[in-house]
Amino acid sequence: MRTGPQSTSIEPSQTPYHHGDLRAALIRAGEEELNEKGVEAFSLRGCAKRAGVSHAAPAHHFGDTRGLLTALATEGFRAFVATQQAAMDEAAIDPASQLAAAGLGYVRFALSRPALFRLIFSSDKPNFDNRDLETAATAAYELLVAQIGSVCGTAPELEDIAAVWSAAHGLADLLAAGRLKSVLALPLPQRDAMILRIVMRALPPASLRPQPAPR
Amino acid sequence: MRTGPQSTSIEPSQTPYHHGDLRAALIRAGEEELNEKGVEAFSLRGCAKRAGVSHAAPAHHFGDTRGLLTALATEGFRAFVATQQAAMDEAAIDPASQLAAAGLGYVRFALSRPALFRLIFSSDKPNFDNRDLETAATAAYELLVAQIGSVCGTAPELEDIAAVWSAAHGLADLLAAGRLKSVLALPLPQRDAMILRIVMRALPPASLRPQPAPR
DNA sequence: CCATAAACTTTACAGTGTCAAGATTATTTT
DNA sequence: AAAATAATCTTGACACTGTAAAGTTTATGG
Repeated sequence: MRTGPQSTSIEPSQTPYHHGDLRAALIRAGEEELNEKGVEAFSLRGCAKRAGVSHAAPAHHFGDTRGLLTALATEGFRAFVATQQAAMDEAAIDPASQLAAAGLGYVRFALSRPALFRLIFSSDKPNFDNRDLETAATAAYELLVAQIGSVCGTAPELEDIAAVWSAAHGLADLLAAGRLKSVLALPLPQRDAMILRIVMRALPPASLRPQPAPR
Repeated sequence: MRTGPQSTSIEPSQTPYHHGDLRAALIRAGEEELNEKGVEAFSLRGCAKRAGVSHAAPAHHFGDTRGLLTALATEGFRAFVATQQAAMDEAAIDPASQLAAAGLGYVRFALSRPALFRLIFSSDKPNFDNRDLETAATAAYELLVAQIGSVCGTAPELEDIAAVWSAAHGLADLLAAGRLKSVLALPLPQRDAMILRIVMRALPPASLRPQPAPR
């Protein structure tokens, strides 16, 4: 235990040799870099510069570029499911509304953080065999499957999963890539309503109409 | 100095100074590079090496890396619509079958040439303001709209376009990225049938059932 | 045949990722 | 408390990349 840095006001030096929390700082810097330059122009040295450390400092925490991007992708997947959860919290509690809201969250994430979205879905730079990344990605997949299950049946068919996932993912990817500009041009409420309806179309025809009472 | 190139059978030299058809050779080399290294590790010098020329030779034909990738993306879009057309030629002539076949071609292209697919849909390295690229991309878009139009009405709703396009694109992107492995594991006929049904789901509910005779 | 243009090479420079070795600070051990 | 050790970060170096400038070889047009 130390008497502490709180003793009066120590300016330890303009740039202390030990950063203190470089790992977290590099992840913040990494997402900045990602947002400004995109996945394809992402530079490890650029991240180091942003964090105010030497160009080789990241190596000790992440190994190499792949390592940092793997960590960023892991954070990306967590933020991805968080965005979906947030959208679900806004929606009605019936299963269909919840599923559609998850799809809306899927799209919102792609639009609000397009570089991160591209990193986790359209890049092979992260190491997807990494344990943390794999569990984060699996969590996202399971959220999707659970929602489809609560609409279609607890063990949803592969075809239903593929259909709903493709609809949401296709919308997200095309919108984030700047295709489908006419959808982006819609006022937000109408755009969101359209996204919800499109996700709904992917459900099997039977579940579109209110379930007939089981007699 | 020798009397002239046409005298008998001259091996003009192992590597003639003028390649003859370097532009085309570089495009071939470029797709090789794309297939083996992926969009993200694509290297201009690597293409030059494949074509057997110096590292600065591509500049004269394509300007810079962006220029070569723009040309490759243009070829990519042309091959993309060709694949869709080929799938449509195999299918029944009714509008719905034609539309679904276009979707199947969409997916087949993504699976058979994933690097090119990623280049044209998930990269910002090509210059999409380039005139040739733009017209090639527009041709692909118009094929899609035309097919939807012949099913839904000659001027299809934005929502129908977005729904069908998203379904096909989502399937293609997820399958090419190695997600949805369980769909890839299906035997080909079943897989294709499933893709067709999923694209169909994206159509507006009214057009799913055989049109009621207009009385 | 000569002048000019086009195609390609060579050389050079800045930027990148990664490795190895050194410097500085924190932590543990005695 | 002092010394040994580990962790963190910097410096320097190397191979590779893209691109620009200048030089060399071949084709073309008058």
